[in-house]
Amino acid sequence: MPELPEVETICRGLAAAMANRRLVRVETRRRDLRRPLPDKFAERLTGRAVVAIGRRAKYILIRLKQDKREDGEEDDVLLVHLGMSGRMTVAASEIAPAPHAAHDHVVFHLDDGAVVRFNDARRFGSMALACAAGLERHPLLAGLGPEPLDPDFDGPALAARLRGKRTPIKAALLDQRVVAGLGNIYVCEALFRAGISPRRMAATVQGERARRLAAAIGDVLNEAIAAGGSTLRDHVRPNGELGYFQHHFAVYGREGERCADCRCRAAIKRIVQSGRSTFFCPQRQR
DNA sequence: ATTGGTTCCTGCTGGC
DNA sequence: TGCCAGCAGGAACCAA
Repeated sequence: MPELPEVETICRGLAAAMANRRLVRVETRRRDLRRPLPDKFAERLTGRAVVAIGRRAKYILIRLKQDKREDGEEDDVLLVHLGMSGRMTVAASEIAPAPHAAHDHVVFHLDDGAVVRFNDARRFGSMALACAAGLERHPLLAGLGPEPLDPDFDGPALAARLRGKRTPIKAALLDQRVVAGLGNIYVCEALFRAGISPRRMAATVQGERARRLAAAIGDVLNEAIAAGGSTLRDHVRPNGELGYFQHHFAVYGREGERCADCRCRAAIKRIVQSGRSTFFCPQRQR
């Protein structure tokens, strides 16, 4: 479900609830997520304080206060990936806590009584524990491409990542090793804004085209974050509010509608690329 | 080494 | 109204 803007929105909501709070209890109601939860998962988290919430690509990074254990290891970052249907929700302290819903797989109880739930119907999500030192070298993060909202992500940086790629630009942008954090929706939207056909060979997106595409990616992501992400079916912010960027899609899910470009008005087309729907305007995108 | 296809899982929708 | 095929925001894994 969630792409970079949804994950970023969720991180901000979690930060408000979890930063500087302690985990007093961790329930693992189902361990068989995409990958099984690590051994002694709850034990390793219980009693520890949350220092900060961050994000890398589509991973939520929950930083925990240093806690040296007997064997010398310091597991101090909890990595959460939401897969397709994962949610993180926060319920403030209540006299009678709400009963757990179906698919609440991991439940964190904070020292102020708040309850943070990881809910994931499809169980494509996962959690892992990592050391803060050398976090970027963790196997789950090591191969990731640049963050598209970093100031140094620009046309030349994108062009360099695409050089020599003999795959359609759509597929290249979905590859987290090329750019981190994009998914099916925002790739479609960014390509539309940049006027680039999803079928164009990635290696030919250089120079001015790469500059336009890098700018389009940054713009669409920033606008989506400002709107709280896109709610199609699953995405909910930790506080229960919905995102509303879906109302601003130019092409995603709009097969057959007229192109938003007033000079164009061609019909939006849907094709399948590497097994996934691509929406685009065949007139405007070349 | 790349690249494309398949698979994991559940829930919802649209067509019959 | 009811049933079921097909599809969904991801990415690891496999084979060529």
